[in-house]
Amino acid sequence: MTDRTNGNGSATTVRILDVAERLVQTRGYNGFSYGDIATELGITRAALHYHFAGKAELGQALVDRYATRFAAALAHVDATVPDAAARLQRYVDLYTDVADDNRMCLCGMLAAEHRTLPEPLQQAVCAFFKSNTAWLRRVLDEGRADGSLAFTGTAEDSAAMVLGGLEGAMLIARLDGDVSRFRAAAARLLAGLAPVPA
Amino acid sequence: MTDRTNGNGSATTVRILDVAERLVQTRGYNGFSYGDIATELGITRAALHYHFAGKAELGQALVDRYATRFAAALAHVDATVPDAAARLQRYVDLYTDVADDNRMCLCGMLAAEHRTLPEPLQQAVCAFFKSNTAWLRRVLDEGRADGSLAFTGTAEDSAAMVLGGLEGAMLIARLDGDVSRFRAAAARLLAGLAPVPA
DNA sequence: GTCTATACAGCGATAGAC
DNA sequence: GTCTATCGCTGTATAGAC
Repeated sequence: MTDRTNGNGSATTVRILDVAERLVQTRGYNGFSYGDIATELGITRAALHYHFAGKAELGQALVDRYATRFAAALAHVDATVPDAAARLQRYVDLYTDVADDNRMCLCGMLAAEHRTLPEPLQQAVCAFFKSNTAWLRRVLDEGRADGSLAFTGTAEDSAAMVLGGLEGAMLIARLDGDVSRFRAAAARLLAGLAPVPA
Repeated sequence: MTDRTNGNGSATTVRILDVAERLVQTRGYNGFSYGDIATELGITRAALHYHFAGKAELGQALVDRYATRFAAALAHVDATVPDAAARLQRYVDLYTDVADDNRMCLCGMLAAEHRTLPEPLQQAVCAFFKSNTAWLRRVLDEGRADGSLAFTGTAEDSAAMVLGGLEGAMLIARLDGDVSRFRAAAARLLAGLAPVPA
């Protein structure tokens, strides 16, 4: 609970993560400072350094928590939704929740700033997308096998299309806070994978 | 030629724009400084302020030039390519050129950082995407009319899907410099709009 | 058109008191 | 666990010489 450079533990640590997460998702890693978090929480910058040694460690903790949550959500979908097409829809729903908040996907935002990030963060972002693509590929393959989805080419390629399509739709929908824009684009993306040609 | 706060004119001004453009596309607006440009060009930060009053004005000039070039490229496609499906392919080719450089679309990068940008820049980025969506919608409608493209729903929604799909695929392809990933995702995107169901 | 010099704010980070 | 105080660095920007 009192360990430094650790994302778990005290209520303050969690509040820091929550604020920082929102700041990264709305302004980007290079678009916020320790000062922003400190002001919002009514503490000092120095206090932040007690919970997270530096901005790099804070960023790492953010991605770790985000990836863990995402993986848990996907595991839950796997365990409760039998149909592949329905699982894919649930995946889109996860992104829709983020878009509804007018946020960008945490890792999507970090992907844009990739070149400027500390190296461990770069790898964590990469790993997030690799894991997402792997999950999508599996669901797409299963859907094609059971007939609930239809597409040509490799599942890998279609997985990249879905992932990219969702991230990009999010990126642009945020511009005028038009979430319906995201929903429409996501729906068109899924329509292209429907077994009876759209 | 000698006007301050102006993106046109001297060779130095153009070189500044070129370097700044690449920096924004790879590192983001908040990920580079006047110092980065000055170092690369072998001049001082102070000299930069002669050509562009501030970073905001430089950013504005970047988006203006980018949008103008893009509009010219689309106008050229309109004037030389009769088939709607072929025009759409040309549009994708424009994005592929950027992805090949392992860059992000200038306005896609700025879209991620949208909330942190000076207000005039925010509007310029919005305008870029509105104009892109309008062009795409027109081509999609024409393609559906002449039978070279096929899709359900509004052309507006499919335009948002294409635009978002390309921006997102770019975003993710940059992570491991895997351009083939972008090409594959873009191809799948177009496949979903082919008149004979993929 | 580019320079030196400088101002001034903000950043991430550290030391040490409480 | 949070504070004050301070460091060193970098950022944008300006004034004025050349």
